[in-house]
Amino acid sequence: MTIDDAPREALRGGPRELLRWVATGAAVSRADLSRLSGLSPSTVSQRVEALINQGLLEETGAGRSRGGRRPRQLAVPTGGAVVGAIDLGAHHARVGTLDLSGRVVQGRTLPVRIEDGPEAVLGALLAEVAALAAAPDDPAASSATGSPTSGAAVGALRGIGIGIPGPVQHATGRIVSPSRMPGWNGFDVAAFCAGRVDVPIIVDNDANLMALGAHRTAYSELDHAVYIKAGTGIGSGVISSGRLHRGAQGSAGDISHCRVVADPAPLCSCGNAGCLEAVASGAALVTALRDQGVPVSDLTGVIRLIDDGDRHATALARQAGRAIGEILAVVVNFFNPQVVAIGGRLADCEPLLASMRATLYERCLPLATQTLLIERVATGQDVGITGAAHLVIDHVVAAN
Amino acid sequence: MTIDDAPREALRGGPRELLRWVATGAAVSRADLSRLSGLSPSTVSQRVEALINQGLLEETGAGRSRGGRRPRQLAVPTGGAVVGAIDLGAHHARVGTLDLSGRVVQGRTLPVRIEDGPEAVLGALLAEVAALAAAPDDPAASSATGSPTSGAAVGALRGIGIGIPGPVQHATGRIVSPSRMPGWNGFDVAAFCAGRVDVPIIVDNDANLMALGAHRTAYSELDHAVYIKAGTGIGSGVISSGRLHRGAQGSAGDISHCRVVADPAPLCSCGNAGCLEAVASGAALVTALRDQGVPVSDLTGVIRLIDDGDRHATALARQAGRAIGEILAVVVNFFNPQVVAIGGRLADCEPLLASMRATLYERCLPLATQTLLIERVATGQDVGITGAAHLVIDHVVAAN
DNA sequence: TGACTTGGTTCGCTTGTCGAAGAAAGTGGG
DNA sequence: CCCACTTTCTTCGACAAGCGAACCAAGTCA
Repeated sequence: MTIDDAPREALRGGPRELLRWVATGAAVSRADLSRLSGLSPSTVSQRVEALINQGLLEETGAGRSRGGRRPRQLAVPTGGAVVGAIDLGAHHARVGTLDLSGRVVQGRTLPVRIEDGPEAVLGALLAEVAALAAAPDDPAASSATGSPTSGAAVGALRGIGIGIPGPVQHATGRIVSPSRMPGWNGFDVAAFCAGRVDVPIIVDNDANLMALGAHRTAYSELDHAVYIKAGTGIGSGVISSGRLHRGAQGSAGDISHCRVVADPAPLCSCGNAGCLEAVASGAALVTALRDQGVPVSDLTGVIRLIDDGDRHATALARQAGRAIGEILAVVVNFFNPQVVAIGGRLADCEPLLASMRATLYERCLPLATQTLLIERVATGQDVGITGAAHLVIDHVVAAN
Repeated sequence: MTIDDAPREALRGGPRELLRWVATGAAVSRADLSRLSGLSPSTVSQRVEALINQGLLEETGAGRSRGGRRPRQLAVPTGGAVVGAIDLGAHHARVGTLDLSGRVVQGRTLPVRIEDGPEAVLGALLAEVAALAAAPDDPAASSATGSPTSGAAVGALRGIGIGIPGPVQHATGRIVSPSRMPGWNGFDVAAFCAGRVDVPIIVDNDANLMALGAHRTAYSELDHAVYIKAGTGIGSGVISSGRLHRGAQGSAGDISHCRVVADPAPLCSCGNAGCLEAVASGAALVTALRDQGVPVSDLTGVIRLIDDGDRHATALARQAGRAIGEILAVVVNFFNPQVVAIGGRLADCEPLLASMRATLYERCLPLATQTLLIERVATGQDVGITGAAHLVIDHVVAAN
């Protein structure tokens, strides 16, 4: 089953919002929800009852009194329904199951070889999701981060969200001219997956999903946000008025082939020279270091060199930061977001981040940077699957 | 009176939308409105009745039958209520009155000297708006363009919208560090006007208003649009999901100080070098030509030279077009709009437009430009006041 | 023990929308 | 001329969402 309509706007006090408030601990009782949502107590009661009947919420006894009747505490059932999520990267994939409030239940990182082609890669990952959903007590499924309830029973799988490191037509679930995914061009991910599992499948660009994940977990009160994923490739996701902005063709946020000044301008895999991706991506750093005779095999090696203070690697990281900052300056001036959130493996690289920040402050309107947050995303490796899950939940949990 | 809340989203089939359909001729009867809006006939009847009672709509007899009962034709009353609009430019201001459907009733272009300061300039323009609203039959008020009903009686003034060629905090109506408006920094336009006339005042950046005007008149069915104003200065306005995107500080769209490659990089009025405005704005073209020893006094002279095929002027125009295209390429990749609409006096400059288009097609993702419209705005000099009026109408006409 | 506070439900009202039915006002064929 | 059919528009009842008022429940605190 494929879903082709755009997700509805999260309505004020809609079931998803109530669920999220309970899940995040912002609300523990109906009264809390009423205060938070602005809805009348009667309406909240009604909705909570519906959610309980759907099994999406449960009562867990009475809480502490605050001078009156004790609240009947609400919680998202552990062991309830889950959604699956896959965040595909160039060399690794993060797969997991999340409960309907968007909390990670189980998470696992798997090595992938993207060049094996879509059938092999997606087939294995789908199987892994199915295994996670079916094997509630697998202790190996628990990862170091974000597995608060990994030992609990796992309920029915309600849908799977998939993030792809390349351009995706979200509406159809098809991949369009990806630059570093040989054999994937034109592949219909949604259709392929729909033929293997009988739950709704949602496919989107990985940076979009990460933007959504970061927004929902860290910046939900902000209207406009830009998320930068700096890893093997460079991508970005855009939140406008609290909603994911995909643009006309679904390619919004794809800044990887914007031209930046670089001397000499390195050739990009797209055939042009001087693309941001060819200057500032993890893959570009590896290539550049090798060209200088430094023996590195992958991005991990580059990051280690930078951490060790290697001057060639650090200089390259600074150059990359400036290049990203240059493009981002235009984006910030144009879009005027409240926050620029940075994730991906290069986000932990201090010289890069510092150069990027400096360039941004230097090249943006003072008005635009005056209250702008420029932050590393805290959620770490689960941002992507969190966003994917939220997208699925938005489709699966009734809008009203 | 000042308005500080953001305009509500135009609801499906809301009164404003119905009004607009009637005004544009898209609908002439209740049945048309029902078909267009998707609302049931009963609901449409109800709303139309309310609009008629408010004096915003009137019945104008029966239309032609199409094989059944003849429709009762609807129209926006001529001589009904109007809103005032001021589109302030560097050397001229366009002022006018528009009916509640957004059609220009009266329009007039006045010379202004921005350096006379806000009190003098705005005082004179407000007086002009008041005069237009009070003097229904002034034949001189009729302009060459867009004055379909200039001879009709003018009704009550319901509000005034003002576009400012610099950064404006829309919420407060205050001007923030404008680059070419000496004496205007920090001026509270809304408060000043509220003290002079007793109608709602709405203030916004001129490019924002032009974007809104262009979107409502030409691209209302498109979700995402970018409007470029290329005149004495360079500005842009952003439409995201059909609504004006102002960003966190209200400075969204301000691309004038993005850096572009230029050799030598000219100094900008902001103190930096190589700003888009210092390379590609009308003011920059005048300066550059003078530096080459060509005697031009203003932008009109430059445009005449370009039209006459002067090679220095044409070369500069091409360079300006490339510079704009460079920045716009990042914007298009990032935002992925359906249309890039170009207005302002330089929009009629073919070499500039051609270079801009070429750069855009060269530097953007194929996916992003594949169906992208890159067009001159047809509405001409009334785009700005049209947008201003729409903003006012959105506040004045009840949301539901 | 009783006044007060907080939490939550029940019930009736308002509002907005829709669908069905039907009235109004035409066209056009026999 | 009559009657079937179309189009336009209104009326009326049904229905759903949400709210406020009243009320019940269950505490705290003096």
